[in-house]
Amino acid sequence: MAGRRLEPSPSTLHSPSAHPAPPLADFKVGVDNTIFAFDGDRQTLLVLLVKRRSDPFAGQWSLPGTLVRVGESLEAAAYRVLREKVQVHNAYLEQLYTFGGPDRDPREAADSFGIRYLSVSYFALVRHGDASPANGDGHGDGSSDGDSALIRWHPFTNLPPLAFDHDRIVRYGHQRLRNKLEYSPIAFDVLPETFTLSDLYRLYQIVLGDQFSDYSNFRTRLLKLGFLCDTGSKAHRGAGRPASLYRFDAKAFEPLRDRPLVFV
Amino acid sequence: MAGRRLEPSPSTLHSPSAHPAPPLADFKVGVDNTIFAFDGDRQTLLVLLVKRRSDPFAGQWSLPGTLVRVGESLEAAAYRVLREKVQVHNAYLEQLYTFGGPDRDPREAADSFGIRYLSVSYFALVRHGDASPANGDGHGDGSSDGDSALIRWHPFTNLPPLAFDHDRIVRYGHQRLRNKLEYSPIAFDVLPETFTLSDLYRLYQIVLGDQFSDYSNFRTRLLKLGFLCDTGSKAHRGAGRPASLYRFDAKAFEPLRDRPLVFV
DNA sequence: TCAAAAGTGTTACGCTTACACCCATGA
DNA sequence: TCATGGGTGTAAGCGTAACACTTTTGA
Repeated sequence: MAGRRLEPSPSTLHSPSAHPAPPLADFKVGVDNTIFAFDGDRQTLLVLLVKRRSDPFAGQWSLPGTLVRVGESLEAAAYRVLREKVQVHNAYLEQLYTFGGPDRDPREAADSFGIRYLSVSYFALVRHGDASPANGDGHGDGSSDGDSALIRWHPFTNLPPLAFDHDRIVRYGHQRLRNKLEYSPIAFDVLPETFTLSDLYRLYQIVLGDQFSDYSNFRTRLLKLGFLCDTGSKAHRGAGRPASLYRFDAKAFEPLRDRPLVFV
Repeated sequence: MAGRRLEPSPSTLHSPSAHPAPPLADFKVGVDNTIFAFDGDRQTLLVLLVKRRSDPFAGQWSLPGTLVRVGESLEAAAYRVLREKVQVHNAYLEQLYTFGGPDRDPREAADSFGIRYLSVSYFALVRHGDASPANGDGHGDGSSDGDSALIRWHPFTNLPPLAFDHDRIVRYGHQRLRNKLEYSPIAFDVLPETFTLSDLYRLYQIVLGDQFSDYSNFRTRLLKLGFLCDTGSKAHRGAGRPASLYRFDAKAFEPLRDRPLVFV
């Protein structure tokens, strides 16, 4: 996962193999998506899960995924999953990591049918408002847990045990989310089109934890950066002074792209 | 490569396919390593390349790679390449990215023999002193370009055209090198065990460019961080005051792990 | 009129920047 | 003794952290 400085077992280190090399492995390639959303009202980070029906790990929750088809690119497969599982019109997608496959240690679980499964995982962000699970009730609060509810948002802090090595993938995805949040504007792919500064702040708090700068400092720094434009309208939410609604200005952000900009 | 906010073509967006889904693709999985080293004497960043003998792109340079065998994990395959191509005892290795395969766009280059090739690329760092190409003359200066010289170090600034989509992989690897250099101690995986502060500075200069802090400021910041310990011995290199030799102290670095530490 | 939430201001401190300058060696 | 490269010091200034304070709303 992370880089390693380890060496493989010394026994195999310098053996100029006299015996013929083992045959090449045959693969099916799967794509598994870690899809995050943020529920601003309940202030929860959500992950999309699918309840498996078919054989391996049937009845257990897993990441939405698929096997790559003939003529289909990896990314296309990832988008296909996204379309099939959540009815979403706008999404951020990037490749996460490639895992050896469902059989974690290929030497132990000898290829059952002569093929191995490889999982190329993708990391996706969608807006909770725009994205509803294709077969669920759209809220994933677990209140109506009928048999038809196969696709659901789950709060990241309370995930069920997952099939395959999907726990690992989700953890890795969350790590990516944390990292990217600090120096790229992905927050605006999870927040609604227009949002208040405290919405933004709370998102950061929830994902990055409470080791955080003051709200007022956060506020001033972000406004000074200049890529948040005030829409003029206000958000009235119960008691308290109404908050200004902002919009992310991609044009104004351009000059700051891939520069050490830190939101912390 | 980087994340995308694009949507796939709208024509395929909401089609609840009435026709049966295409069959699953069969894959062979390859591992391609971008192996970097740093020649301190000549002050050059090096990439290990292999001259291909066999059919696709024969005679052209490519990244050292292999196909994954039965019972072999991805990482094990990457290590195998490392062992086979460079005689190295210590290396940093991490996964880079997974590319769709030699046929960039699978829809155009229809599967020639019913199988597709997937390339999981790895990023590796070795010490130039400890690592010599398994069949080259060990220096890769291109002076003795005989037929036996199949594995060679090439200066990053002057790479030949590469087979497959390996140019892309190398560029991506270089990007990773730049990023990691800024906030992780990978410099010490490329430098020799003991090094001078100007060695370190020059490495940063070469990889990150000249948009750089002063040497003296770089120096003070790094020493203040406290994970470089003075070995006591000096490096005498021609004229000029001899430089202190330092060693990276992994123990002392621990508390700084994955924190916003910036070397810039 | 009070609590809740948004927004403003202020001050101290630390780190970066941009230099100028001193030290040790080989030729 | 001079050129070369290594190493030290310092003063200005910017950015951040911590916290106090004001404003605007709903109840």
